[in-house]
Amino acid sequence: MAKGDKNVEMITSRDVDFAQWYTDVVKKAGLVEYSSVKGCVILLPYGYAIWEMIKTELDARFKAVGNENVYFPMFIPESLLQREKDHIEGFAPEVAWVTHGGDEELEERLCIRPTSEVLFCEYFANAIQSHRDLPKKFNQWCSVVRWEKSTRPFLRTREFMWQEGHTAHATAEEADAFTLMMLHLYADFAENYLALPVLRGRKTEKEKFAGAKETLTIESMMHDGKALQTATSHNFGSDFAKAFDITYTDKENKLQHIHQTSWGLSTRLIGGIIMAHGDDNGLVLPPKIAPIQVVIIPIASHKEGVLDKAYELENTLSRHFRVKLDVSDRTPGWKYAEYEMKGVPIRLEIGPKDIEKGQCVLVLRDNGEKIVASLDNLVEEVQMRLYTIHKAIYEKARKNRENRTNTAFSIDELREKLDTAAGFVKAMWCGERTCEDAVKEQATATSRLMPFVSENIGDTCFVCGKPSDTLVVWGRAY
RNA sequence: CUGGGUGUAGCGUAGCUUGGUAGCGCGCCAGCAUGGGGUGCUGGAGGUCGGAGGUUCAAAUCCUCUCACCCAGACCA
Repeated sequence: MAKGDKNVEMITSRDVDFAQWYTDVVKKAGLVEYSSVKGCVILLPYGYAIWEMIKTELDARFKAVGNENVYFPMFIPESLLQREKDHIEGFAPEVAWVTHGGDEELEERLCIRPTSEVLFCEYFANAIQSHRDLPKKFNQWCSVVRWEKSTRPFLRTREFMWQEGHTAHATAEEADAFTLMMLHLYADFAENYLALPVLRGRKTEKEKFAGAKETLTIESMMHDGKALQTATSHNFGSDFAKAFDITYTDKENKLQHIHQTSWGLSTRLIGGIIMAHGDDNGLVLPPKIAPIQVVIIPIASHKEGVLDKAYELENTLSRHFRVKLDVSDRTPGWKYAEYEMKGVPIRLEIGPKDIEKGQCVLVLRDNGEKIVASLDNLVEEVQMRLYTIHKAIYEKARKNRENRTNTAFSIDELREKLDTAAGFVKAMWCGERTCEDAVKEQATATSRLMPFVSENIGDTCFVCGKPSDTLVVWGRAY
């Protein structure tokens, strides 16, 4: 490699220090900038563009299953937040409070929403009277605040952007089905759009959302073997409905509590994309969400005909892909490194020699492969390459997960597996909280999920030895 | 919140022990050449050393206080 001997700022290798690598990539790819507000970052154009790509696709998918967008206030009165006991206990420690408006002290302090369940509940209590008012399927795109002690861009910031869906249903069956459907919607999005393989399953009692009857989750594995919760879908049953007195009159004229769900996905997912697909040259973006899918680099652009050809290619390709033509006076080498850092899936080089031969050079971001492509069927070629890149990076991430997934039959074994190989460890669990706590204490691991698709690896709890038929995937998480 | 560390130009840093008024690399600006993996040469601009106070003829350097950030824990999407 020619690079390295120059005075070039390089990113830290993933294998040397994964955390540092992550920070380097996030900054050098131009995704975020730190601000003077502790724990909060500035989302720069390129980082925000990725979020917009995610948002646009998800929003369409939400609407396709009947959800409608709304916007609720960012402040929640303290008394309202306290209506559901488990909920407030779960969130109280990390809530930010507003105590003054101007120079006036507020009679009741307001929290800045850490999540909006209680506001939606209050609204539902008023708006829902009859079975004819159901279901209600709301979603909002907003930011929320959780006062974390330590922060990292995308993975944990005090303010972060997300979407939160809140739905109200007449029956438990309908709410159950909707919770599951939204989880599968997220999973499909992650796998087919972000090339991020996920495990689907349920959270344990200990790990579920504060106030939920059941939390469904998709979990993915990062390059370093750590787990990242990618999205969650909660089933509230009627617990919030009871606390907020949300009732409707059914067809038999009987008063019933509604059944609710909520589901969310945040900008944290961008951190997941970075850590799952990125390499030592920077980001590797899944083609479907890459703000730039093809970057065109003219070579020797002062030479006769080069720029004309480059503009012509930009024109043609723009009809089908998101394309950027870089005509700046940076050298080609600089541009190569720059767009690799930014994770652009395909680089197209066009120079005098190519034009003579009626061809161009395509370079694939995921494996560095160089392809000499004819200009005659370029659109088809690019289309095909984008598709294969998606498949390749999905497969790579899936293999990493397979290679780092083990089974364990004792806490010691689980700890050893995590210490050496990192990753996921499957083990049977009796369902007791004390056993789960023991794992956390002795192996610093948490239960990630109880997969929908179980496997028969034993019939006794790996901690206490009691009979068990529950398989749990354990890991260390971001 | 507990333990450790660091603050000097946009970024990375030297200088601090033995006080004398700041040096280098990257980046930035201009020009010329170059252009298929961070291109070369020439010429420029940019800091008063996190903040406050103190000692001194004199403080980036010594003393006191303070703020911020980073790393490892605990807490978390």
